[in-house]
Amino acid sequence: MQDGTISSLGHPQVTEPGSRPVFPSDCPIRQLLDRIGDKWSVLTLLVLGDTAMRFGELRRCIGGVSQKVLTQTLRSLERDGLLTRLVEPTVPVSVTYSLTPLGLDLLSALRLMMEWAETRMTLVKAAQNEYDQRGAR
Amino acid sequence: MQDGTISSLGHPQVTEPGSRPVFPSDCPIRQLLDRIGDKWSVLTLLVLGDTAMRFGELRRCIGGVSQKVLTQTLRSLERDGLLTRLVEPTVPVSVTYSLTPLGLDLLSALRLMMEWAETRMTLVKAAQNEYDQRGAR
DNA sequence: CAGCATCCATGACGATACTG
DNA sequence: CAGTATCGTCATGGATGCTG
Repeated sequence: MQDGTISSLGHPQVTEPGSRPVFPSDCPIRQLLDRIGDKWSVLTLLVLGDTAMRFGELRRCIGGVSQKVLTQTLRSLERDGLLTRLVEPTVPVSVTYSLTPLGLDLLSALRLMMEWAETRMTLVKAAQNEYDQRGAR
Repeated sequence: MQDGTISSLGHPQVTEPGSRPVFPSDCPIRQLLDRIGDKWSVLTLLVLGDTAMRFGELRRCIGGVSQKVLTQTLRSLERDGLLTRLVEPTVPVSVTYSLTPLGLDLLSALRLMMEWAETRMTLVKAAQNEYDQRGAR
């Protein structure tokens, strides 16, 4: 059981001799995935990591998200302590969203994943094409 | 447009003066999230990152996944070139899954996220409790 | 053992209309 | 502008039974 293994991350796993790491449904990783593993959360964090933004602007930055779902996503992230919602009582009202330190912290952990996507998704696509061709013949 | 911003990652964004970064539905990050943003993909990569494993064993390591869905998940990841499926024609048949170099590479990018979950999910839970109490009163 | 086929429930998501 | 409310759809995933 050396560094680099999952075990070194300190999960509440079964580690009896001969057994395998187990990820119960209430382990931290699954909790995180359950929360930000939806369609828009990561994207929202990503956009707000660049700059604080108002609702309408935010929506225009994320292609295809409906107004209802964006509201839901923002509420969840606010509840998680990842972003703050600032209401300015102008007329009409203006609402600005920005990441908390915790949100920025998560985002920095996600950056590596995004860079991977930038540089490696072409390889994934190539693999998919090859796989599909194998199935066709 | 400085380092550390989203823009520095090189997205196919609109960058006209005064405009904001835009994440169209076909940008690499959204493609990646569409692929591994499901309920079990990341978890599967995680388990296989530790050690190659057979189907039944794999299933026991991921609490709550059904046989059908695990099969689907594995097929997708194989199609993406992230893992390999090795069939040994014994009786009964034995199938071993292991990560490809590309899969290991992605996993290393995801490790930071997992460590974040390990150390920060308690903070998220605390934020949720506080949020819920505010709504209750 | 490692699937495939089928049926079914759920909820995430989208479209639309309306409001302070 | 930034929502809330309502309805409908569809994909995801769970349960079960069968098979090489």
